[in-house]
Amino acid sequence: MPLTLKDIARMAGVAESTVSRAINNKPGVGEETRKKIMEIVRQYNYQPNQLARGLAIKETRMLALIVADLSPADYQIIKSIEAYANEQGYNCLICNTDNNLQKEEAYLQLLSSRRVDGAVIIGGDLANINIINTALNKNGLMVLVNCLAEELLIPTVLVDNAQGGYLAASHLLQQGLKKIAIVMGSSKEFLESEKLAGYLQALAEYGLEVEERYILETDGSREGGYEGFIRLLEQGDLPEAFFVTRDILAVGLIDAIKMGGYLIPEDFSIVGYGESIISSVINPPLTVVAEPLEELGRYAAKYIIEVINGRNPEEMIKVLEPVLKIGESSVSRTE
Amino acid sequence: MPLTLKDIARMAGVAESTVSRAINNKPGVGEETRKKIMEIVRQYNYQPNQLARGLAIKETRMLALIVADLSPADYQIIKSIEAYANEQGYNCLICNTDNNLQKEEAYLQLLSSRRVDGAVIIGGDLANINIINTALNKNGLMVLVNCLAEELLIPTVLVDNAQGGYLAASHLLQQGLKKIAIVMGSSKEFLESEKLAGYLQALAEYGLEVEERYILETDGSREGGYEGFIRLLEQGDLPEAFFVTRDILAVGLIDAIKMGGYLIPEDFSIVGYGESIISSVINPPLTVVAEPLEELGRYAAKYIIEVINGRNPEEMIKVLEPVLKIGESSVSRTE
DNA sequence: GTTGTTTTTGCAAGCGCTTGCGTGAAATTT
DNA sequence: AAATTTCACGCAAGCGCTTGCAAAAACAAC
Repeated sequence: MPLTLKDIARMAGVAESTVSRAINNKPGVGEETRKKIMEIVRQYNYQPNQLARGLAIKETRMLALIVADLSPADYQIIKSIEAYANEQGYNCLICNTDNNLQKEEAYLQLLSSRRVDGAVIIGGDLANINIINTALNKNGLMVLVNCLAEELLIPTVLVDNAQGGYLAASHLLQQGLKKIAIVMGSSKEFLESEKLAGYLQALAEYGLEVEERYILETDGSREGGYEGFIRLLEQGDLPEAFFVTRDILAVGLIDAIKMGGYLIPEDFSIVGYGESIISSVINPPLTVVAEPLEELGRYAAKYIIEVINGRNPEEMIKVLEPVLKIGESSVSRTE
Repeated sequence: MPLTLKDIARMAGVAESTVSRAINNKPGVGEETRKKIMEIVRQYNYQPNQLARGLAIKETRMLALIVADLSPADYQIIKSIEAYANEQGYNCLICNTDNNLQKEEAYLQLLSSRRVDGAVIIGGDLANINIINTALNKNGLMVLVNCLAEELLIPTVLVDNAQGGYLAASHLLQQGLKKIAIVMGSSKEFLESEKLAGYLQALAEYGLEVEERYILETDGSREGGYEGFIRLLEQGDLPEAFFVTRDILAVGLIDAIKMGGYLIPEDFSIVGYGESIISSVINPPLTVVAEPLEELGRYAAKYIIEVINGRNPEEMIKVLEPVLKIGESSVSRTE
């Protein structure tokens, strides 16, 4: 049973209110008494009960981090959010929804039941948009990371994936490659469709026709990548380069390419997405579109805290630019 | 401003205490009234304020997950803890200490200041053992995962890394290989020294002398792995096989091996540690000692909740056995 | 109808903190 | 020296919930 304010007050021979004011650096406490109180606080390592405090001042300094599936990329973001939030005196509840709408709904109720000050929603398919909407009205503040709630005015921070797709495709096009395939997950996912859009735009700028058969939608898995290549192989119409929207897809794709006896980048140039450990470990190390994950997290944390502190959430949208990191999978064969 | 118990009470025309009892399924409420109350609760989607509740009953149903550096392996464990904890009605605060003792200490104070019910300490170098010790006395309950507090009676769940090292080495020895090197991180780290011990034991059982030069301590990085091989190469005394204690080390090692023009497993067999995505993506896919991370997390969550519920924490030590997963990096060349 | 027992319900204190208001003393003004 | 302002401090209510206790209601037994 830890010490309470009352205990400290008794020891210092003052009223609870005085101790409270002293601890929270509020005016109305004499220099003398303040020192005496703080001395006792230090001596006994008194820790105010945050529950009681939260109840009284209606603020918990807790954030909910709601994430769809806790992928390796997500945990980078989380790490960064946690770091920034911690600096600002916030703690983070981690909430993995498992892509399960019910869990998500349940977790959003933390906002009201635990009186969490705000929530950061990371990724996810946004079928949940209505959930979020109702939660928003009833429960409070949130910001979105790497997902988009079209009609809603919610602070959002995301990576310009269209730009990412554009960068990837342009890079390949600049090397004189013309037949560029895209290997992607489901185009129904927001992130994926954006990348596709960027890819298409780049092709358009180079005056190239869109070849439907070079747009390979897959299930996003390693096998998906593998089969994507096989599909092309069977059609007997191979491209010169690939833009792969996920590292894991790239693994499968490269498996298939090697299986076919082809070389990278001699036979196929490849640009991947996401500066993951995987991309760097693959042979050859991938040229990738790198997302500023750490920055993403920092902005998310910054935004939610600003909103909590009363900033108007409208028009808080931050779009971060990805950058191309050249690896060894896309060296032009003309060099 | 959400609804309060008082609001519900007024609406139902009963006292607050009755509503409270109804909601918490406590006896002493008539069937009639209970129904009426629950109906109103549902209708308005009333969420009890957990702060107030926690304050009153001295229980927050929150766990602190204290992790040294949020590595990919850790996040698997965290995911699993979170899932189990959530089932049991607990939420998890994520606390990344960045291997910083001060942050760790600060986070352990969450136990008292936020009245977190318990903490799970994941990994870390255990220089913190005294911190933990004092925190333990003052602040409360915790369990350790994948680290060991020698003298303390703290519930602990860990992987039998000695067994892991033993499995790895034995596997190689069984294939008739005799010159087996170990590439590891610092032997000062608990996890690493255990693996080494297992490796040594296996060698001993096969009646082999320990070759000091085959014990390669590195900084645990990719470069470390690379340089490990180079070191041997310069000595001009190459082993037949490698046991590598970390996936990232294996990446570097394999880089070096390939650079040297050698083949795996034809020239060198390799056994790695940890069934990570990296090990599976490497070429060739590694034979690894796989740790039951999901189980690790589940036990950790189970233990901490049991302790919270009053189980005697003494003698709660769970050692989980790793298993060998055969990949393509260790096929005997005699086959 | 009275008494006794059990169940349902309300009252009020308490969890540990914050904060508006009031009081008396010290400091400032005239 | 009196009147005024300032400041330090304590009192007590309140945040939203739980729970022991007592009152009221319901039921059973005689």
